[in-house]
Amino acid sequence: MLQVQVIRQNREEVIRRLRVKNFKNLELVDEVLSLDEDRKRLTQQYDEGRATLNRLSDQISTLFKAGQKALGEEKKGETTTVKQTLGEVTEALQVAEARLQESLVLLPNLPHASVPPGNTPGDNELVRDSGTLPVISGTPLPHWEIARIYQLIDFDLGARITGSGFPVYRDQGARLQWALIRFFLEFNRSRGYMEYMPPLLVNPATAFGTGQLPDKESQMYFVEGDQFYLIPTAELPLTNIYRDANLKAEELPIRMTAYSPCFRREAGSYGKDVKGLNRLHQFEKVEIVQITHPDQSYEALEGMVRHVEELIGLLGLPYRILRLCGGDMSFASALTYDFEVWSVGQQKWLEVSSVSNFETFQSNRMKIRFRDTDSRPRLVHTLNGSSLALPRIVASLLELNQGPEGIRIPGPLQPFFGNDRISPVP
RNA sequence: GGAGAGAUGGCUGAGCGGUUUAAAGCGGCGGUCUUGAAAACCGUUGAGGCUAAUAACCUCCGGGGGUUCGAAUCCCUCUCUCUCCGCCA
Repeated sequence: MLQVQVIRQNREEVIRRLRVKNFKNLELVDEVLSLDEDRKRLTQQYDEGRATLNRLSDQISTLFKAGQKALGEEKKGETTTVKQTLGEVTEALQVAEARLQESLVLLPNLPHASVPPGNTPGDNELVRDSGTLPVISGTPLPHWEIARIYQLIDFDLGARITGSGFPVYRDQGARLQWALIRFFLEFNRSRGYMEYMPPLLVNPATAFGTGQLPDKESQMYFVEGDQFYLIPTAELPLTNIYRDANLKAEELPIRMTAYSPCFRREAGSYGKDVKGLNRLHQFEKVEIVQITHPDQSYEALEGMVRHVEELIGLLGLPYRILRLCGGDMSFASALTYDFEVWSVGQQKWLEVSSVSNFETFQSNRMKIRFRDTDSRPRLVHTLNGSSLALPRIVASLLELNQGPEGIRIPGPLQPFFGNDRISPVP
């Protein structure tokens, strides 16, 4: 959520930036400013009414204590009109505040100055890649074939138990999941991230805090009876750990990591996009979150990009890093880097991580503040990234490392998997 | 699921219709003293709105609503915590 004060002071700049993000409803900016004027005007009227009423109450109190009952009763009469006006003003003020809020939450975050313009994935900017793409002798199989032959993942069984997009991992396939999860967590921990195991269902306030509500409501599974959302990412519970917090500057930065299953309805997806592990309704992911001083968030973002890059490098996967264009960025983000790994079996890039700086967009909603020396509390910056999402890593890994002797497991992962290869089923 | 008790400032905790503009203690910050520190003493110390303002005014005692001239205090409701019963990995 943008801060009204920022919009008021930088109206032109705000509109210019929203254009970069391909935001169409630009009239909303002036609407917000006008609604804020209403709010200020009504607030002033409300304050004056309250002040009058407070004075009268004091006078009545004094009169009754002095035993002047008749005069006291007379004063009471005077409050009637004040109260009536105050009641009307209060109602109007509440409406004005609600309207302002409703409009304000519809404005996406402003993109950072380095965000390239554009509207499609083709407009994303290549930051760097791992070099020449590997060539596999023979015809490399796609991961769903490998998963079938080695009996690692059963998509049909999952479809019968739940529905499409809910695969069942079996034996070496299941163990590979846990090996990757533990490997990712240990790597994150070694770089100062505190490990958490958070709730997988969250309430609306939490989903609002990180920006999924109201923007992404239809993408989340909802538990009707208890009004809970199944988390689409551990970002929600992790970042909300610090909701309403008043931090000290020396407590920053805060680094957190957690593994969680992620649940996404993915309404509107179809065709080869959802083949195999490419797009699932339930998948495993390890997330990293940082809460930083506003002056240090971009440094932190670059650090997170290097962190994820190193992790993918340890798995030996071909990758590239993209800076997302304005139109391809998420609602809440100010700057996002996407990581893609190469699928040699499908001959295409697969997104495995998205690393973003949200600046104060989330912290303004969650009221995460910190106090610098002798200043008033200020909003922190929040960042997060995948480190990493499993399915497409598994897809790339299986396809790249297939061979006659089985699937080779990258060295750094072997201690977690307990073997140097996935063996053929006897 | 049933019955009861509770939720107050960074923490502990008093207040249970009107000098509460929220006591007191702890913690934090500043000062006196000291070579320095500790102790002691003195002062200061929540958030938000409006604002040029660290001025005035207004709001906030878990959330929401109500009664009253006036609510932390009374009533309703929701959420959460604790105790007991039931159920249960």
